[in-house]
Amino acid sequence: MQNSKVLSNIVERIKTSCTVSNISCSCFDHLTEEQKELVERNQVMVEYKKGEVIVKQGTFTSHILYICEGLVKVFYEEGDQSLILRIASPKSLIGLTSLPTNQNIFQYTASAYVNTTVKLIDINIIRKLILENGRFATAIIDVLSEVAMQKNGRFFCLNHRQAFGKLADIILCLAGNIFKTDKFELLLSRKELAELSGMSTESVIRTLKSFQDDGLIRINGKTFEVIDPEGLMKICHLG
Amino acid sequence: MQNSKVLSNIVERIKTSCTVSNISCSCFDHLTEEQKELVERNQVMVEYKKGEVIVKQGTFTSHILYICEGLVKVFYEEGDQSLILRIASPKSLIGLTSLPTNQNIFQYTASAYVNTTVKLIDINIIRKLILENGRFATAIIDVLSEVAMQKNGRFFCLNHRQAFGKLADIILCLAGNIFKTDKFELLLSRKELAELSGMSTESVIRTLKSFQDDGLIRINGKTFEVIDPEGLMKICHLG
DNA sequence: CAAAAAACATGATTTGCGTCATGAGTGTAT
DNA sequence: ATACACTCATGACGCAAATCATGTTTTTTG
Repeated sequence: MQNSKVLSNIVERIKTSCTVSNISCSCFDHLTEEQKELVERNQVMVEYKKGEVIVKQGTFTSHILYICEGLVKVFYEEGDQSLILRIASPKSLIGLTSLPTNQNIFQYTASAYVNTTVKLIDINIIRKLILENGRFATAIIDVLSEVAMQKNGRFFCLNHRQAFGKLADIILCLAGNIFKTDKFELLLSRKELAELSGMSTESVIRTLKSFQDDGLIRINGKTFEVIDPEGLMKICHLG
Repeated sequence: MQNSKVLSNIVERIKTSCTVSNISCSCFDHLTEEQKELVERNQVMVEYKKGEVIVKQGTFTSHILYICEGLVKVFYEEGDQSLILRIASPKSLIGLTSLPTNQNIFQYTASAYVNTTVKLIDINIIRKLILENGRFATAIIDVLSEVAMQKNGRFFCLNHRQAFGKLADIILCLAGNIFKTDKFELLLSRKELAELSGMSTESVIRTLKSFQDDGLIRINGKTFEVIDPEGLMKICHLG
């Protein structure tokens, strides 16, 4: 109960912070039986093991990914630098940005954090459905819009906050949006947190340490626990 | 001819840099006569003077904006900080991110850089058209996708490059995407360049100065001239 | 199970860039 | 014409955070 109270605080307030979010899509609900069947016939279910690359930046986008289970890291790479664009959880779609027909190459890499099940759906089927089914199209537009807005917020956050603020935001988002609990096992390495926040690995470690010293969070190996969400919130807005 | 050679270089290579882009929309071409008329009947043409606010962050999104003429700055504000999200030029749509029906508030402010003519189109009409006309919906999705991708690139750029790289990118983008010439009158103040690049005004000034000293650009008051696009390109990728 | 490779951690050092202070030039409102 | 405000500009200073260096722990793998 203590637990769930903290959680409810997190979930309730999370809308103000923004680095990582969970945007799910119910677009398939709007299909007719016939259309659902069409999708069925043109999709493949694939399981990926932890760490495996699902799609690689630079390859052709023949399919859209729908995450059934697991957790996926979507990131942009250039040289030895990389930036995590989003963390996609079940019911998320990946590859929507390749819907324009002149955009047939993946602009990012997606890899599985944990064992992940993905539906691969022929992109041309999706295009066809958008043409045919207005409600489906609307649902797709909704997802794209939300992603865009979320990105704006994250953009601002990463540009105007400093280390403390960024990390506080990320921790709150992970707790509230991705894991939906205040105590969770973090699958991301410090290096990945760095790629997510646009800071160096060392800075991430140091900042986490100081959060711990200040009693804001508790870290035990991979297990993170948010102790003082209000405090993190404050840091996030002022830092 | 010297001029146009430099320009063609810029336009050709610009795809690799990314901070500012010009994403136009031809979605209305796909409407039936009837639908076009519907739009006509539910739109208003408004002229804004240089500097005027077109929509204010936090207000209700009853309309989508279509820019007919001019140049618009779209930015996010929080406290005294602000971040320019994009510079919208003619044929751009603003407000698409508010299409989800649960998203009825503008998440950004838009103001006119120069005298600007805007069509205000009832957002419910747009929603209706998306439902009814698949090709229209597809066009909207194309715009949203392109915006999203462009944002990813910019995101990466602003996070991983440093001052030199960021500004070099912005200058190339302004020349190649917005003004489409290597010599243009820059309507943005240094402060606005700062908001666009996520750096301080002073740093912008200093960096511009050093570009000038290195013979990469020439600045005369508000007039910018790109002299060595290749050089800027190089800085942009290595800086 | 040992060896190798990541990940985690901490301290020292450097530096990019933001902040502050100050002033000149330009536009605008009274 | 004067005053005020804003932009442009430059120098000095300080600090946050990246980088470098090194060591420990954990995980991977052969």
